[in-house]
Amino acid sequence: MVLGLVPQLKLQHLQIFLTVVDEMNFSRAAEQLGMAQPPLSRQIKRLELGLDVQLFDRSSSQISLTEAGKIFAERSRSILAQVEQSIELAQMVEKGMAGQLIIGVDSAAPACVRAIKIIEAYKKEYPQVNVQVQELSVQKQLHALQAGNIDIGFATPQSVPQSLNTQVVVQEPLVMALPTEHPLAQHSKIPVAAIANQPLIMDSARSEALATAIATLDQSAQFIPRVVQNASDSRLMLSFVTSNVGLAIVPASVENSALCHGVVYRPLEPPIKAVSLSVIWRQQKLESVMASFLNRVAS
Amino acid sequence: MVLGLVPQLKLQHLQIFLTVVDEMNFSRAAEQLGMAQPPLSRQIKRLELGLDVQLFDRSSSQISLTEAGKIFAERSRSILAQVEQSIELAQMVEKGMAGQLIIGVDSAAPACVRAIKIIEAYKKEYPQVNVQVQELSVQKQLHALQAGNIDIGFATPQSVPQSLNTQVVVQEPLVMALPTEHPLAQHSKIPVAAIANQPLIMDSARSEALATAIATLDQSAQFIPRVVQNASDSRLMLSFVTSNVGLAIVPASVENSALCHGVVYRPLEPPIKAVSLSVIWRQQKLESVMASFLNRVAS
DNA sequence: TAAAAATACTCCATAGGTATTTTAT
DNA sequence: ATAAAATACCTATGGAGTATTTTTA
Repeated sequence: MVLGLVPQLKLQHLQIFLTVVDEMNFSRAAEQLGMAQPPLSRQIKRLELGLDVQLFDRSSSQISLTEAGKIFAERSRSILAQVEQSIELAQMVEKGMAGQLIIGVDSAAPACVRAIKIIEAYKKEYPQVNVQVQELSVQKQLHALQAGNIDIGFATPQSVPQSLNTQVVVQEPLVMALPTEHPLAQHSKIPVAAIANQPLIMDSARSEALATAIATLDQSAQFIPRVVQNASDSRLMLSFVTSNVGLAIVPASVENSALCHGVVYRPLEPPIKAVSLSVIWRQQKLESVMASFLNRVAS
Repeated sequence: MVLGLVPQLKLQHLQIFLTVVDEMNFSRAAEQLGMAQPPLSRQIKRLELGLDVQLFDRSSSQISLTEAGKIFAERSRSILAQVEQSIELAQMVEKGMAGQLIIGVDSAAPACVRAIKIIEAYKKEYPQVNVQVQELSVQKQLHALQAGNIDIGFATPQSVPQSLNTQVVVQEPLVMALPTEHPLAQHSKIPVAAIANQPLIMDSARSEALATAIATLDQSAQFIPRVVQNASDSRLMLSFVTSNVGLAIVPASVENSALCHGVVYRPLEPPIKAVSLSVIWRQQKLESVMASFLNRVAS
């Protein structure tokens, strides 16, 4: 058994063999493969030598497959198909068209519906990627990302560790939600100066953004929001507003997603933008699926 | 995508690739494979070029697999294993150590237990052969053989068609089974001449064999057995004997397999041998499993 | 005799080896 | 500075082609 010859076998040998099996004629098979008959004969012989198996019965004028040849033809077809599949798969993985992607989404993030839309669009474009979505709070996302348990996170982080990278996905102006009968509701726009003494309802991420934004606008102002109620769920915040607990500062999109009777929305003057959704990922090597995903996020 | 390079890939390329994956070091892999490092590097590059896939990340001093490389390594291992399996299987089929064998056995044949023993011994020696046994009468076996529905038959045929081949497996002397109190039971051996006028119980295959055997012994004798009861099942025949219907002529092995009270066995004088089991197969090309089986039958 | 596979011989592509350069720690 | 991969160059094996012979129906 000259097993040393096996590694020398080319996939081409299997292809040639299968063509001969299909044609049952060396000359026609050679023609089909665009080669001359003698080299084909030699390759078949070489294959038989390498396997140490007689594949064809040449004793009659009409060649025929031996029993061993029959089963080897079957297996060869399967092997060639698998090789082709494997190459295609590897190519797809390289192009970020196949693989696995575990994504964390913070449902408390104001624009988290946007994240879902992005993910759905991605799944449609890259059906070969196994996308898994998990509901995770911002803090859990940051941990999971560093631990390698998720690949991508969607949230509104106040700050991210050095090892992580982040990019703003949705940024929108903040608006004030206030009771219809509130005096400030008279104005079509609320001057930021008017906020100072008002009891506010907002979440910590936005209150910080608001403070820095106002500080940037007017260096002289020493603005500290007077937050009477901390909340991140927008429906809850609006409940506080209708109960006259205070005024809520929310991203503009809340106006569309959470209508509430007895509450009106007024833009701030000047407008203050705040991040309402970011995408977060590991700083290190970008796997191709992640690259393709982040590419989609950017568009 | 230069797909034209794919068929040029040798199994060796996969082997080299996997060795590098195991070692994660080109030089060590080369040493392990008994080749120099530069050709190994070139083969890996050639593989990457052929697949149009980057398999290794060489940017750092410590090479690493790309995502595509990881899955291609997985698939390559499976492919190589399958190639080896397929070659082994083909070799076994060629040597008659693997394949399928459908065998018909006539349970009415006197020595059919011998057939079962042969089959069991064969199955033990060639466990990779899928042996299927069917109960079939002689006539059905002859048809099934010609139709290609079975590969081998075990029976006691009176004659076989030209297209079939047959070989005697068991041949044994015929003995007479007669009631203890029968006058002939006095003799330790029964002279064939004494048979002529006796009422006989036997099956057609043996009655013909008996007639020709006696004719061969003595050309002058015009012996026609006086068969009063035709039967092939030995227990049934012995029942007829105890009921004094007549005397049974049976193969000697019946004496061991079917003991019956009130019946004695006496050898014929001179002894007459008759075939009690033959193996039958198609005349044409001997498949290797059949060859290996028939080889066992002969021993 | 005709069709098909095997053999003989030539040429070139490609794999392997050695020596050397480049690169990254 | 060192270890490891890439490059350059040479040699030789092996694959492809053409011409020819052998074999079987």
